[in-house]
Amino acid sequence: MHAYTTSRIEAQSRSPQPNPPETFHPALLQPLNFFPAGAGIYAQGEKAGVFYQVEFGAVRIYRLLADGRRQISAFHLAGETFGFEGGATHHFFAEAINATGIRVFRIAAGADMSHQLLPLALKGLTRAQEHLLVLGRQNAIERVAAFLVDMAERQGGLRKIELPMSRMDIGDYLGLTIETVSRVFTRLKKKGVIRLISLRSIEIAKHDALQNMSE
Amino acid sequence: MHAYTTSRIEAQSRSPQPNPPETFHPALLQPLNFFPAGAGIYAQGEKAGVFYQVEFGAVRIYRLLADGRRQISAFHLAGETFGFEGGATHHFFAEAINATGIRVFRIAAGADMSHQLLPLALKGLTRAQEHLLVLGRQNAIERVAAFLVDMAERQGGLRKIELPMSRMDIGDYLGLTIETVSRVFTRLKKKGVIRLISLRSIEIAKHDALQNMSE
DNA sequence: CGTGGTGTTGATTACTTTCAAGATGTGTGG
DNA sequence: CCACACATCTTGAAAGTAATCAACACCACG
Repeated sequence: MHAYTTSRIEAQSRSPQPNPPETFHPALLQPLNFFPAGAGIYAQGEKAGVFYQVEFGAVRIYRLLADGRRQISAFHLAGETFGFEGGATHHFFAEAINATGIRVFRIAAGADMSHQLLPLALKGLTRAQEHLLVLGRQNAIERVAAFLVDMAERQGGLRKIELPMSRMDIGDYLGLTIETVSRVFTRLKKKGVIRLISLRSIEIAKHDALQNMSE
Repeated sequence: MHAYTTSRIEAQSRSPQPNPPETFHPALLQPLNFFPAGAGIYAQGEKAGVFYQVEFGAVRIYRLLADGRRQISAFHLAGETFGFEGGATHHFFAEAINATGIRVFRIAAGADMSHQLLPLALKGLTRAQEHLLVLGRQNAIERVAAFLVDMAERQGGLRKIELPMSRMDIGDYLGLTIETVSRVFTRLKKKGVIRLISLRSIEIAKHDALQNMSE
């Protein structure tokens, strides 16, 4: 991973937030932490015990196989919460994809936070199970379509969506290689389903078609 | 699905239970419900609000795509808990794989059960994320190896394991076809890694080899 | 002892990966 | 501000893996 790099997409914090972020008890509020592109937030095996909320930017959560194969289990955009896994140590790596601001919430040892944590756990569970269906039973074009529909929804359902992550990240999220991701983008473009405004900015021309592909 | 059929594997309830089942407040205890092989426990869209514990037998949890492709997100064996998804309605189907006894726990509207439910949600989340890595980044033999290692662990780590489910179920769990599952079993058998005692009963001859394959 | 369902094996096809080269884009330094 | 350099992305050709199609074997049950 390279050192401090100005993110190419710093518009993330300004993008619409369809699902207003959860708010937590002010007493728990911690100062905003800044992570440059590629910076690690926590690593597998590290002590857990806090959870995080993305203020701006984007985060990837992943695991590695012994030979280096990587599976990204989730991306987290502005307003979203992550990092609580239940155990004493983390089972995943979390990294800032680009310049990212993150608020940290401590999980007080004695305090009962089940009420706050249960919805977070359940949202994560639902997301993971949705993702399982995609990885287990959908082909390359369906996977990319599902990904784009999801990203569009999380950015307010607008036609134009920003992809804060690289093709490599998308591939590792969808269980595909970067080449396959690239080829599918090209196919969708040729079909007139999407337009590639720039590498990381996509316009959805035929939302229905995309939606149908992803089902 | 076929009607009432005596399960071929009714030994499930007698198999060792390495992880003793959670116990819940007796006031919540409900009578034991019996489901014959293939019987539905709940369906997508149905009202939720209870959770379930397998007493004996086995359960599959799955979703369907519009064209009938099926992804099994989890199997639940004796002692394990399932069915709590957080929402008002179920997003999955749950079916008994063979003759199965299930205890139902009501989630009282007012009562605060976050303490009980959070560990369940987190266990499900961990399982799902483990599964994501398998589906996203492992090939057929690695997937089957991971599945067998998991089943062995959940049955007490013994050499001999019972597979309560069909090849079709295993395929739909691992994102493979039945033919591929069958071929991988044959390959593992020829390598001397496993022995097929019967269709649904397997002996692990080289546990280390299997473990290594699954990583 | 047949019959239907389940599982195995073989041949072929289809899709994705791998390997390779070239194009595009971004950041740097002149 | 432009030119260069490195990283990222795209495209092409070949190879590999799993899916599909098809036939047969096995098993449980009536």
